Amino acid sequence: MHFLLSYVHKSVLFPDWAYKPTWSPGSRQVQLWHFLLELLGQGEPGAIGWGGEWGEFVIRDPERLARLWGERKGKPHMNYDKLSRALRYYYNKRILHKTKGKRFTYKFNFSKLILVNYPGYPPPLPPPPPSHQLLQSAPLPLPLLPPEGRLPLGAGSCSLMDTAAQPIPHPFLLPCCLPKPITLPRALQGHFPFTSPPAHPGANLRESGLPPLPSALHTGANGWQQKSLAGWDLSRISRSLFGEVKQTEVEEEERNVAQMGERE
DNA sequence: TCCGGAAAAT
DNA sequence: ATTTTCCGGA
Repeated sequence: MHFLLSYVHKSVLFPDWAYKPTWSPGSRQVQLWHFLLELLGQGEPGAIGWGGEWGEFVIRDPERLARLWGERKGKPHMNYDKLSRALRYYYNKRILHKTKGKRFTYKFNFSKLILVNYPGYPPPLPPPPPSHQLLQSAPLPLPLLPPEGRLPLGAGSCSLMDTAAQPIPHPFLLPCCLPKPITLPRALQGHFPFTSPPAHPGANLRESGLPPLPSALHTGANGWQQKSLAGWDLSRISRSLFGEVKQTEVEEEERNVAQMGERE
C-alpha cells in the first residue's frame, strides 16, 4: 500500500476538480486534506500516521506537521492551533471528524469526501424516486468493488505493480479511489488508476441508491491532473485497494455516514 | 486540548 | 470558497 501511495503522491493524487479553480481567490492551491493524504501515503511517520481504525489518523508531531503545511502554503507562521482550526472546518463539510478521547486523532470520511468535492453534487434536482423504499434502504457503495474482469486496461499492465506484492497495512481509499459514478469517455479510460468504470453505463450510482450525477461534469474541461498513468493494472490495484477491506469496516463507515446525515 | 465565532487574507 | 489569524470559552 505504501508503495502505491508513495509512488502516486507527487504526480496524480487528485483529479483536477479536487482543486480550486484557477480564477478563484485561493487559486489552485493544494487543500489541507490533500496534503494530509500525501503525507500519510508518502510516509511522514514522525509527523502523522494512520490510526487504528479505517481512515483514522494521528498527528504525532503537531507542530512539525504545521511547519510542513506552512511550508507548502508559504505561511511561515503556521502552527497547530491554526492548522487544527482548518481541520475543524472540515467537520461540517464531512471531510473529517474528530475521534473523541484520542489526542490529535481525526478520521477521514471518505465517502463524503468524494461527494462534497464532486462538482455540482448533490444534484439540484433529485429525480423523483418511484420506489423510494429501495432507494432509501440501499447502502452506500463503499468501497465499490470494480466488476471483476471488466476493468479496462490501457496500454497493458504496469510492471511497477509487480514488485509491490506487499501486505496492506491499512486498507484505505483515496478520495479519487472512490466510485466514480460515471461513464468515463473512452479517451479518458485508464488515465486514472483508481476509477472503476461501471459494468454498464450509468449503473454505478443507481445501484447504490444515490441519484446519478449530472453527466456534464464528467468530461468537463478539466480532465485529470496528470494523465501519464495509463496502463496501470487496474484489477491488481483494485484488489490491493479493496480486497482487504472487511465488511464490518464498510458497515461501520456506513453507520458513520448515516449518523452524520441524521445530524443535519 | 478542543471547539467554533468572527474577520481577514488569498 | 478555503483557509489563516485571533481568541474566548468548555
